[in-house]
Amino acid sequence: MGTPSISRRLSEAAVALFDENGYEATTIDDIAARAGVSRSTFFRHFRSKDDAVFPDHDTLLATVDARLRASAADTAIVAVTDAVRIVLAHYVEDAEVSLRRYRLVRQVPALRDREITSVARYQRLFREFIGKMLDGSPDADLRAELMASSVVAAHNQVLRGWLRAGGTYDPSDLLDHAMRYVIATFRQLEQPHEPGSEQIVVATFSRSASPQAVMAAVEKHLRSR
Amino acid sequence: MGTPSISRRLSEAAVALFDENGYEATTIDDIAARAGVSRSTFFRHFRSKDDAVFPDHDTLLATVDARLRASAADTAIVAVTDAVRIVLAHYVEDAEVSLRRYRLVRQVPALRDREITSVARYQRLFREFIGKMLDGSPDADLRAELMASSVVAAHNQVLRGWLRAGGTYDPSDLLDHAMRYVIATFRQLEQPHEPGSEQIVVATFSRSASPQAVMAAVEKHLRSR
DNA sequence: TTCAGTATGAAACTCAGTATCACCGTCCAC
DNA sequence: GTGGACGGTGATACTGAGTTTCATACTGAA
Repeated sequence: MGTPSISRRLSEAAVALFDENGYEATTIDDIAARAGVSRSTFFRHFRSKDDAVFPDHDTLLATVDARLRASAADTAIVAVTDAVRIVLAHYVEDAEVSLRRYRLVRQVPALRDREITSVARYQRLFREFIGKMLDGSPDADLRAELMASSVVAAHNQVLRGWLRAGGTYDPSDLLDHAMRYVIATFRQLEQPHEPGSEQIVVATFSRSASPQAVMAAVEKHLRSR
Repeated sequence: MGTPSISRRLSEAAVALFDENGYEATTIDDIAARAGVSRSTFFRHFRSKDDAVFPDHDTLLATVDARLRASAADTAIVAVTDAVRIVLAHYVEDAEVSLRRYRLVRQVPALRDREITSVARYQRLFREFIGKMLDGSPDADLRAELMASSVVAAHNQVLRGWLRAGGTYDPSDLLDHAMRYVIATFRQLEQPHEPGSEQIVVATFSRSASPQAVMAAVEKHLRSR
């Protein structure tokens, strides 16, 4: 039907009023009135005032969780970097709503805090997932924590850049780049196929370094080990 | 004097009542009554109910900020990994209070959310500090975000382990280990002396790899670039 | 003493969030 | 049909956090 659900009507009314009059200045009575329902009904659809701004957060987290469980990736970090794409895609899908929400969240401390705790839920999900896959290997907890926080941080960096730019481009390439970055960073910290071995970085070079310099550095390393 | 400050009395009264009767079940009137002051006075010393559980958070953040500004480290990641020791040290200093608070925070969702947003403040501080030092280099924002989140994550992992174990050991060695881990991970991502160049990882190897295998991989890379 | 500044208490208010009850529609069983 | 179970809604009252305002007491300085 053309009639949107009550949850949607309430959420839209809330965001509209927050935009017009500010977050603190609008009461739940105002929201309910604009949506054409009673205050009771608001609290049947949302646990709290700020819930109305993030109506689909729980389902999104569940979707990411499901994707993670269904993943066939052979390393934890690849599974997680893959699953996190869902989140960015969800923001890009209805950019209009995302941008409105972003402007709101930036201004209202209560909403900012709420978003931070939401992000922490993802990080926890990732940490537990990676922790299970790394279980038994040395420093498993530490590495799981680092990988999870890095994936979340990289995602947020890309998302924030896209939001700040007004959602004017497709950020998926940037996310790919960031996730490759993360995977490269942590490749040495995850060894799924040879659990007993330790991988190390031999050397780093600038792109403009001559092949001779690279070979010399590598030879030096090989002699010294 | 032997008389503790009102803030301290209020904070202790709050934590004690939260322990005895639960967080939601104790009102601010209860806290004020036990501290021997009025409700008004409570709100003059704390912005909110949960503020009483984290009375020294603002000063601690300021201390870390000051240490960061005064740092003479030559790379951002070293400066931050050094500054974050202050936080762990602060927890260890009065382990009794830290453990009480930890047990409380674990049980009360409102306090957990509050702590998460507190941690985010450190991460933001670190991110901005690193971002300034990396400014101009490629992927500066992304790397700043990753480094900041990793330092915070590593610190939290060590702290959480210590708290879960009941504060029975000195965690500073573990923090050193974790921070060395982080520094090693990000060494390749920070080049303080050649801000214009881009460093890349040529390849990674296990320690048992033969020198021939390493040289072959490096030659292959050099041919392909 | 007087004045200013500061810490406190008292009281009233707004509003988020909870709990309870009554109402109304639909669907199903008999 | 009648009755009842049930899910969604509205109305009402309540608790308690947080704000605001005013009055009061105490301090030290001129």
